[in-house]
Amino acid sequence: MRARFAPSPTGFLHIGNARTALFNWLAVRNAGGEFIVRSDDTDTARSTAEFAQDILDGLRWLGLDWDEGVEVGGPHGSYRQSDRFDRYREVAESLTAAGTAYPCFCKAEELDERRKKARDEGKPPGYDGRCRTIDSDEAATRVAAGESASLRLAVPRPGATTFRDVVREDMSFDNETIDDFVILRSDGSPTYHLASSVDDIDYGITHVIRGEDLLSSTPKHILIAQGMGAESPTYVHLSLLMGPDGSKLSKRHGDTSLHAYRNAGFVADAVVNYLSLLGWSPGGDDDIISRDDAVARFSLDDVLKNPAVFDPQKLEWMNGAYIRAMDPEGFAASLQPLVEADLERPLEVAEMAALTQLAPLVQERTKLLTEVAPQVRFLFGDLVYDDKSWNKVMTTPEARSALGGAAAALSDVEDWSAPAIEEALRAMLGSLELSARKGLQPIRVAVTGSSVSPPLFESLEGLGREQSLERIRVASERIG
RNA sequence: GCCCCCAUCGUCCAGCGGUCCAGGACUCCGCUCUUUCAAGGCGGCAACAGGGGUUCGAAUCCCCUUGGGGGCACCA
Repeated sequence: MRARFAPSPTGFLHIGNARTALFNWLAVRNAGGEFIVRSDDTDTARSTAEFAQDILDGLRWLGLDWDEGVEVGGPHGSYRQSDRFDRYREVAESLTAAGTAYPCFCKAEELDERRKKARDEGKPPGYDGRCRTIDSDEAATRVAAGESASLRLAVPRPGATTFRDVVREDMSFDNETIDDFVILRSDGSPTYHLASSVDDIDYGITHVIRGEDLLSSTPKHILIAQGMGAESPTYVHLSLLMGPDGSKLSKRHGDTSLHAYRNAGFVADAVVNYLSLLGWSPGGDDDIISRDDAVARFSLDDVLKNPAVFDPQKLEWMNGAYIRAMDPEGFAASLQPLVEADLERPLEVAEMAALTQLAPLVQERTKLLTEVAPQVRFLFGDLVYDDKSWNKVMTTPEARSALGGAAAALSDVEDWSAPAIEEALRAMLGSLELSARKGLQPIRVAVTGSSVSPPLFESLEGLGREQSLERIRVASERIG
């Protein structure tokens, strides 16, 4: 099996395209074949190096490694279509020589006009085929004279183009519904249809796994392959990803670029897992499935036909599950840069130790990596009180005595550790006859600034005795 | 307008003619655990789009309707 992911670098890697890449990768890895990444950059005007880089970065981040293609090379040259225009021209010319394609002298503006008119009249907007009837010798003469012409494929009529799609089964398109499409523009550049079809054949692609939006273009690709006397690959058209409103997932549903999710604090494994569940199911009751399991169980035969709505909430839940499953050291390590970015300074050794100590407790309550920094900020920066928390907790009659009791109790703790701190504070609660809630919440707000924080005793331990007492003192004064 | 695709809880999936008054997950709502918030445990709400067939028997097969989606460029 040889499958390919062939994005056009005319935009950032879209989450939907990432899923297409993933399904290609899963199918190939399951079959033990080769995964190829190609750059379909025939649209030189819209393609940029930045987009190309974003796409490759995204694939690498997801861990979708490729065996051949852009940046890794392989036996087929550059894997960038912009480097292969000569090859496409060669094919286009041979198709023309064989009478399978013909020159079209219509101007773009005329075409636009005619298309608009046809639409208004309720007719099919495709090319009407008028240059097809021009005598081939005459056409050749005009081309030789330098008249500007594109090349169109002469779609056989009457007739039908049929193929068997792995997920859609038998497909048949009446050739009358396929217009004579352009394969080579008048500037000599190839269109997507030509370049993609030629490459799939030249590279020995066995399975074209792509979005359903290309389903109705497939007959065109098959016709080109036929013109080349080659066998077409097997086609697998994946249903599209939908937004919450049921239309194709796009910018209007928010930022759908993969890197947006990465920046938002999602982890790659969770994204891979979640995406794999859109249009496929590993079977069984558990939605959390390891990458290896997914590879082992994946089959194109099990891919669903119906479109799937992308649900960010479930992705978030899954991300939390993956974060909780990380090993604590790895979690702490991935936190460091985020916390440092938040503080806008590097962490000192002692601070890193405090972070590492608290990390496992933060880990349990984190859905997105990016929400960690605010949770642990109290350990490092200047304390900022959350007004709502303060008003809710510090205005109770018990707050003052709880803080006073805590100051005394914590001063006497010999071994500054969470268990010893807990013991001392519980004794304080007992002697003051305060409930845990009434007695501990003021301490939490005093020390972390918020009524919501990581577990209190560990937080105190991480902060250190001196800082803790100082904050309790400041809070007591602030109560007045 | 024409061509094509799709149709099980709000969402993602299981179901591939009887074991389904339909199962799991997310969300939501209770309860529980608890120093807060989470996480966890327990429980709950919630679906076979409609109509015809086929069959002893249909969520499962066929047809129609309806609804949704995609495509119809010298973009990809």
